[in-house]
Amino acid sequence: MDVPQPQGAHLPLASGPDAEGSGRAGRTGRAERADAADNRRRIMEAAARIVAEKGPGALTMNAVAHETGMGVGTVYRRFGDVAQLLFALLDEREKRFQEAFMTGPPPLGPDAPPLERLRAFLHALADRVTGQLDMMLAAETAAPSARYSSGAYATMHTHVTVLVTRVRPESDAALLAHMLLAPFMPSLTHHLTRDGGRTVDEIKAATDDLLLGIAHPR
Amino acid sequence: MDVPQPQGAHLPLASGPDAEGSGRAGRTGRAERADAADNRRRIMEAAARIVAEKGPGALTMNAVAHETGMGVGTVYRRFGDVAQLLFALLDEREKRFQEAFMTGPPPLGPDAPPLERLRAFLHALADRVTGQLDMMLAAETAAPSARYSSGAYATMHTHVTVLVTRVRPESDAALLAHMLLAPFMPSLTHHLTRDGGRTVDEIKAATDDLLLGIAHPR
DNA sequence: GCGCGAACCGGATAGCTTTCCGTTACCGGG
DNA sequence: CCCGGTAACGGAAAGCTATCCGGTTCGCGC
Repeated sequence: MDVPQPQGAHLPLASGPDAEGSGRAGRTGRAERADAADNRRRIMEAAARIVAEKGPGALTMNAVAHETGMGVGTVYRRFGDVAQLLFALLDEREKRFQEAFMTGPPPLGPDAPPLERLRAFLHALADRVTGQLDMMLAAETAAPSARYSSGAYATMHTHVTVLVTRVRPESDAALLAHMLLAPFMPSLTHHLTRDGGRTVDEIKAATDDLLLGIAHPR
Repeated sequence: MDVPQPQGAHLPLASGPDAEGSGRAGRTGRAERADAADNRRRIMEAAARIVAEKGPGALTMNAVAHETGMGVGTVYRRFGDVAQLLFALLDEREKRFQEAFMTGPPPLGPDAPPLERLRAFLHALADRVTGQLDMMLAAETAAPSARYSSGAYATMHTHVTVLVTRVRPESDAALLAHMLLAPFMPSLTHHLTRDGGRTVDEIKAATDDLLLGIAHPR
């Protein structure tokens, strides 16, 4: 069956010569072959080019295959579908964001009280989603459920879970974390900002209201 | 251009011989022609049959066309895409739910304090989503953004907005309403219940935690 | 009844997705 | 250096989506 492995270095946050971070087959195989890794890179480049030139809507597996000169099957072998390709592209741009909230300065990073960090994180998330809205929307449109199996989501969820646990140890933090992330789905953000004429600041304000429940002691 | 009009009688909640409720072109046209209305009905019937027999995944425009003996173009003329067809099917099953929270007995219906109603509504929503998960997931997969332009969502959003306004008049109730509905997206519910092994009761409990912020006076 | 324009029907078409499998290219061990 | 097993490549094929447009049908107004 041979499930494709999009590969996005996430939690490790390694920043070496990048020689690593791409190309293992989970725990169950050996390293990705050199030509395969090369194709993966060429595919991502082509995909980024297409997105930059014609927008995320023009990103099709066919177009990528044509752009790289490969066969369609090859593209599908590396990335199972358009959604995975888009998530891989997003993952690359996500690294800076992850560093910010995992190791950066307060209020986003460590050295700040949990509740404040949580608030800062959600505000930053609001900015990030509106900033990358087109690509995120395309990714969600291609496969809504893929969101939850992406490395980026896992990282954010873990982060929020930890913070919620600190603030309200008695709650079901993992579940609450999902619910706090849900309002930032690309489709809703799109609806609010593009159709509904809402601003990011309004969204942040409403987020604060939502946080009151977690914030309040009793 | 002639945008298709899925037609789901929503707010009116009319329950007459059902002779009405299907078939106008918004405010800008005249009634749907008899043969067209007839085709709409036949399409919905065929769609319902396909879903019942082979699951929502098997619902394609092609399949419906074949099942009804119509051309594909006709199906597309009535319902712009699979998502609209699915939403139309869902709308039919939604009526009972709408009656429950709009005119039914407490705690869901009127005659209950707003906060209690809000809580009851979200709990009922959790049940409803898990109950119809397959179809809702299919609809979301077909077009994630369609959710927000569906009549069912509009109704729910209005309802929640009203309740939130009663509880916290100074807040941006409309925005908060969106955020309170977001955790019940089919894709998240699917992730939680099917992949995450969560139960509806756990989800309800977490919902209560989320509501604390709205609930609390200060 | 009747005529006419709008609305509708249906199938052909183009492009995309995803699978499948024969062929080809890598690469670790001998 | 060569060899064999394995992974990867590539393109054909099947099915779906969505659009388009010539021919047909409805139903309003007379």
